[in-house]
Amino acid sequence: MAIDRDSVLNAAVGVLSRQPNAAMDEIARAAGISRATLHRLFPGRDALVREVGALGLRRFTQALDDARVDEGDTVAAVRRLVDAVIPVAQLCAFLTGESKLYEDSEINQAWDRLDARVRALFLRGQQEGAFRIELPAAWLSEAFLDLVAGVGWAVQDGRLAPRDSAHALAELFLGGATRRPATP
Amino acid sequence: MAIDRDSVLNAAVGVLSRQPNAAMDEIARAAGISRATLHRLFPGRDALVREVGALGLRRFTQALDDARVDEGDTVAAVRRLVDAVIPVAQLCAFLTGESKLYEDSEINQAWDRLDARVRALFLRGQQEGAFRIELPAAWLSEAFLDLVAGVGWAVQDGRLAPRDSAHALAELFLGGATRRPATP
DNA sequence: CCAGAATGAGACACTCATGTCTCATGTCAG
DNA sequence: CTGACATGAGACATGAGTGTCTCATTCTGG
Repeated sequence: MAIDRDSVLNAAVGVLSRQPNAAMDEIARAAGISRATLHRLFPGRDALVREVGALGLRRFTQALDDARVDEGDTVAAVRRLVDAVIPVAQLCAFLTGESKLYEDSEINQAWDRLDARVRALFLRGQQEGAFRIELPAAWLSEAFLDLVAGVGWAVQDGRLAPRDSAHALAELFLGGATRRPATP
Repeated sequence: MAIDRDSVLNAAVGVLSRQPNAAMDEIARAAGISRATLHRLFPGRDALVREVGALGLRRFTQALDDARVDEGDTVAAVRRLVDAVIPVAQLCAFLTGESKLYEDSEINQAWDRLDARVRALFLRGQQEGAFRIELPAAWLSEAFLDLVAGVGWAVQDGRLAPRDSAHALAELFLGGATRRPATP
């Protein structure tokens, strides 16, 4: 029986995104392994949580890279970002739900860097005149991240179909964040 | 020294909205009282958490009533709801952050009723042609609640000015949720 | 000022989660 | 089939958090 570390991590994400303080017992059960085996895979609960956190940050950062958010039209960049970030929405839900994670200064700094990039994207949108300048970029960043997390939860609970999620997120967010054409 | 139960509850909300599994020690410290006194006020941690949860649900439900969400134009109703719900944004953050709360069937049912009312509002908006029908009402409800929570966190962290919060929430959400005028 | 009530501090018993370890069982490759 | 390795089950020690309680101190109203 070869335990697939990745699917154990995935199961952990599924539990932790809903319950950040879930016990190792619960996580092991969700992964279909024993607690002893879980401890063999990760040197402790702290290490598991940190690893899930780091994975989320890495994946989200990768999504920003893949979406080439610094290139071209901002609205198109956000659409690309949404497409890139949807597969890691659940990880994002964990990142926004577990405040204890940020007691680790490395993780805290990585989060700040990520948030700064997201904020810079919206600031660029505002400077280009595509985004609404009266909405603070910090709010746009907060809102975007919370909506990504919301997608993670809604899809997990079956309240939102996976194939609808990118469109739902992009349209709701961009519809609100971008300037409307001036009414004649 | 008269302990003001309401401000103890408020302090608890402030801590629990960020860390749903915060210890009684932390909550007591944040409230400026001893743990013993906290236990004298609430018959246990469970009872405190349930009371905060019930308070949040009651307040949110009151906001729906105050905003008269079933009356008149849907967009105006959502604006009224935003104004009514902003003062309880932090409570909402707790409601969306603590999944263990819903193991209590009474609280779970109250949440479902609240969610159903929010969803019905958006469905009405869709039926009236004001809201976008391609965005599932369940998603709109999820997004709205998550954005309210996001306001709670952002204001608490000083990333969003309280006076900007209602406008920020209403414009972002409604901008995305409502139909744009057809382009000629 | 004084008595009663309220509060804080600290101790203690208990529960639960964690980490660690042992041993029996299961799995897999040669 | 067999040996090596992996895994599960269970036991145990430990620490953190909870609930409960006592006692000293503080507060408050008459």
